[in-house]
Amino acid sequence: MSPAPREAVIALVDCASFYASCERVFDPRLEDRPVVVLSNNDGCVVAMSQEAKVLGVPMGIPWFKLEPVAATQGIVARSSNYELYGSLSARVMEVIGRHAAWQEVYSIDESFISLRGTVEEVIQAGRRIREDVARCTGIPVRVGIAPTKTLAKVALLGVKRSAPLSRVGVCHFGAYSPTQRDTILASIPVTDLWGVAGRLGRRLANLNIHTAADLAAQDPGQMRRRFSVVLERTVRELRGTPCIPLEEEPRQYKDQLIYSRSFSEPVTTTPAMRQVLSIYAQQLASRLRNAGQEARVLTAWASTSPFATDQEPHSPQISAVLPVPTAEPVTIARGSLGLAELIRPGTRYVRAGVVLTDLRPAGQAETLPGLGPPGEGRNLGPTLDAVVARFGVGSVGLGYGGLGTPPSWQMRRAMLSPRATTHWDELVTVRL
DNA sequence: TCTGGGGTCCTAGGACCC
DNA sequence: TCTGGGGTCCTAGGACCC
Repeated sequence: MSPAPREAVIALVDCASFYASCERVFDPRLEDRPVVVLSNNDGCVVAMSQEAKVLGVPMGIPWFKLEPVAATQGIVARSSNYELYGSLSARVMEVIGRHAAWQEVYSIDESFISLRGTVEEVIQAGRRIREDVARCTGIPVRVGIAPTKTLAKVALLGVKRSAPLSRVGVCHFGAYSPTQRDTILASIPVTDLWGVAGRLGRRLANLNIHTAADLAAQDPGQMRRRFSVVLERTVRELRGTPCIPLEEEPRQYKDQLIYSRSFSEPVTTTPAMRQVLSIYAQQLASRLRNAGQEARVLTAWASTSPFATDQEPHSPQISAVLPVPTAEPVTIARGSLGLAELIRPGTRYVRAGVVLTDLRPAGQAETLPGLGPPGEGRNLGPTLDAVVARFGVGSVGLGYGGLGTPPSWQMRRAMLSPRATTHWDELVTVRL
């Protein structure tokens, strides 16, 4: 008998109920309890623990609807604490990376790695990763393994949906016979696949393609002609041919940068909108500078609530090409402020955003003397950032953003946990 | 009263070039 | 009446991801 092949495979490691798990790391009282994590402004549920899923809490339900029943069901809510989640994510990813030669950090709670070995060896490697991450960070992870990214996602679905697999926490697609694999694919709705959502799902249903097995049976070229190259790749990946490479190097530069927020209470006046835009623009300029990039095109928008029935929807938007590519906060704020003149005073706006596109690495082009933006060369951005770092957000601001008291529309986060891993004064106290 | 935020990729179509 | 062909670049919008 020939030895079992030691094939290269892709493993997808994902954190179980990541935000809820983060909340538990520093608050063991939340163990075994239904935990939900809310969006900004404590708006709606964006993540929940297994216990909350079992209770049937719908994803996306507004907190004001869930709150009345939460107490009676023992549901604990937390405001989202992205600083904590980001910090724990970095630790989790670092530990996962110790176990593989190649790693792609795909999102805040998912990472692709490549492994090599027999089916048994790779499953053992998956188990070691789980134990290691749990021991080092307190975060539970699961591992789906297959020859392609799309099938690794499918294997992960197995861990999530099958009770025996979820106890092990690791699923290797290659551990199944061809007949068993077909059965698995036939049990998965197409819209559960990576890259297939509602719109595509409806169009596929019209062609009588309902399950992953149905899709895998299609001719790849025809799927490309009728839909797109994206769906063609999905078909090929379902058949075991890798089409989506592991991206080892994190991308150095982004294509666009967005700062958008809902308000805790509606903004109805031009002066208030000017203040919003000044503050958002300053935040965005700071991010852009930290990324080492400059922007040439700016877009600002505001919008009314899609749920409001008593007023006309209104979503004004402006776009501007900046005189020269810049990360200079005064220029970006000035470019955004034009939007404030487009709002209808009295109309209730619930959110706004500023978007920078056509980004490029900073310092690529020399500007002729006198042609640069007004603040250029005066180090305004770094100075503002330094003051904010030392005295906190809101301690200093540009023009309309420079206010002593926080504006009434500012984000609400009533159930915020401590930022235990990034702020000395928010360290967790342990009593023995 | 109260419903998130930040990204990427692909395609079609228009502008423009020779 | 009849008005080329082939190519690139750019942008807006759709669709998807977590």
